[in-house]
Amino acid sequence: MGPQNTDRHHLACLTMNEIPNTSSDTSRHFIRQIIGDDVAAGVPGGKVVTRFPPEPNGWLHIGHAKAITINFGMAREFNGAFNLRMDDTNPSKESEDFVNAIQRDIEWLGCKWDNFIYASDAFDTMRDIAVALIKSCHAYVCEVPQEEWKNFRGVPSAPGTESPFRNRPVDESLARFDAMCRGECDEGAMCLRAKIDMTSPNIHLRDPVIYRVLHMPHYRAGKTWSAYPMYDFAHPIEDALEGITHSLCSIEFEVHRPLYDWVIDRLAELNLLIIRNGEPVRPKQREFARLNLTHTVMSKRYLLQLVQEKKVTGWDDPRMPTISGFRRRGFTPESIRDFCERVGVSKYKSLTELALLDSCVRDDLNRRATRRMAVINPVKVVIDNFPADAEEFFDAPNNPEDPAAGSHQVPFSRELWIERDDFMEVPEKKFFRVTPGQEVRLRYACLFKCTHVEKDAEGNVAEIHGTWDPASRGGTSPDGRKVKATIHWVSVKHALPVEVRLYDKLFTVPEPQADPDRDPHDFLNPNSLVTRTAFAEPALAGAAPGEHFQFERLAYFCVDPDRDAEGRPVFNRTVTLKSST
RNA sequence: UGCCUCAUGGUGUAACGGUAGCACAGCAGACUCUGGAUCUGCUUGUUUAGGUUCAAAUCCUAAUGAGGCAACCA
Repeated sequence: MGPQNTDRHHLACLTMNEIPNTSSDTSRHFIRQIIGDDVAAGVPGGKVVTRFPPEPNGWLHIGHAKAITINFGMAREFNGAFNLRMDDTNPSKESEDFVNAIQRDIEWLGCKWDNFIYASDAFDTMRDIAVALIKSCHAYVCEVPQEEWKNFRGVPSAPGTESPFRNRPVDESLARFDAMCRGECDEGAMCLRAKIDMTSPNIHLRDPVIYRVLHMPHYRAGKTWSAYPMYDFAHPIEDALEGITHSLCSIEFEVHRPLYDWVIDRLAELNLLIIRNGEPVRPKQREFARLNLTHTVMSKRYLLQLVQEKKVTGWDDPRMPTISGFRRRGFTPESIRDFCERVGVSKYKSLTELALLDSCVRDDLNRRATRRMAVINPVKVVIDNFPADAEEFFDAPNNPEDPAAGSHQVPFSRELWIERDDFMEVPEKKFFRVTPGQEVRLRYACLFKCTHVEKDAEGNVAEIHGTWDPASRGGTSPDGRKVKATIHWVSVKHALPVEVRLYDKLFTVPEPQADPDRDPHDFLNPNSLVTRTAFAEPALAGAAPGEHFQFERLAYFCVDPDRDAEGRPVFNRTVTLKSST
């Protein structure tokens, strides 16, 4: 107990005095601990190597971002290496387009890989290993038809039965495996199985298929192969070949781990583990829980359905939880990485609130987004004591959080647009904005007092009339009087009409998939996209695609790649500002 | 129901046998030329039942609840 307390104290001192701000705010999650312990105990060559192994058959989503940042983050934290590997062992849905999209998204996230690898480049090696396994009686070609195998496999609660081909002569298996690879047999007619244990309570160990026949060209390997390795066989080989020390994956692979280790054991017997500084590198698979987000569906299948049914405009629709969707919506790589860090890593099947992601982007954009004024739901203000032809220019800081960002000029004139919400003819309690007789500040410009309104035939407010105090130019009055509200505005004659796309949650309920009997379609938010024309200050005319702005008092916006018919920028609402009303 | 895994405020996550902390959300207040930001304070938690121990969120047993596994997908 004594020594322990001493250690504790020592550690506390270390934390406070010697470890700078690097890891003090990151949690000691179990993966970090496992790798830390392994490094302390001695990893071959002292080098941690991780990998992210997507199958190039679709777009990456925010759930993948979690896996990427964990694998990338651990490699970086332990001064190791991070590989990006295309796990392309099933040609049916893979393509080079997906490879490119995946690379682009990961690059954008800022997770640089040290090596880029195609699993398919190792098809020869995998075949050789399969042959070696047949020769050592660890694998056999099974001709039990695919549909019949379930009778041999058994059920989880009862053992299976051995295949009649299990102990066939090695030469027979060798010949048939060769035929499989060369396309001389039908799909489903035979397969290569690992010979493990048909009585195992773990189904994955009941002679799993390691090669199956697929008469399908591979997007890279062409027609070279007619048999392809299964994930459970290929993955540990890929990891071993690359010298991966820690193979970090999501929780559903937990039950596969004994099989993963079985393959690694075979590779060790065959002396195929790579040697680093004299030691074989034996990869270790560890599993963490997937990311689940409220008001979101993450499954690739369902996202595909949304695209196909045109519920969204594409995989990069700003409402999609894809990385490309978030990018177009205006999320920054930093905000997504921060989110992944804040979500943490555990084995618990959690459901993270979308509000956390919102908080992460706001936090980042608050620091970096250029401030501009724009009015989305306009009503006209007429300043009766301001000359009709006059105009003034007021100086407005580009970002109050960053003085180095400088300032710009905003034109002001007799007629202005303000938000309809900022006016109430009959104010409710605590309404400090525009209402007859109440003075407010027009941001950066002056103090203004509403005197009366004009209404249209239906009784709607058509124009708000009032007066300004010329002595308050710039926003403050020499007499130092205070106003309780400051509102944004845009000069009518200088206004730039722009398209704004107001995005909101795709689903109206926190768990669209909670009820298996209900289609998530039932919960699609009909208002997830509202398009409007806003009046923006002219400085926004030159906004470039991808640029981030805060429309003051409203929300953060990002310039879309699209332009409107007039060639003017289109703004996507990333996230609203927090509002306490 | 066989095997594996998990369980800490509303949400997510720390605490590694010795003071249950952080973030998000929520609620107050201060400040403010954004009802933003910032600052301060507050509310809310160890699934249950036994056991080990001077001491249990932590170790053991059981219960309960949740997730995963029975593709020739990954």
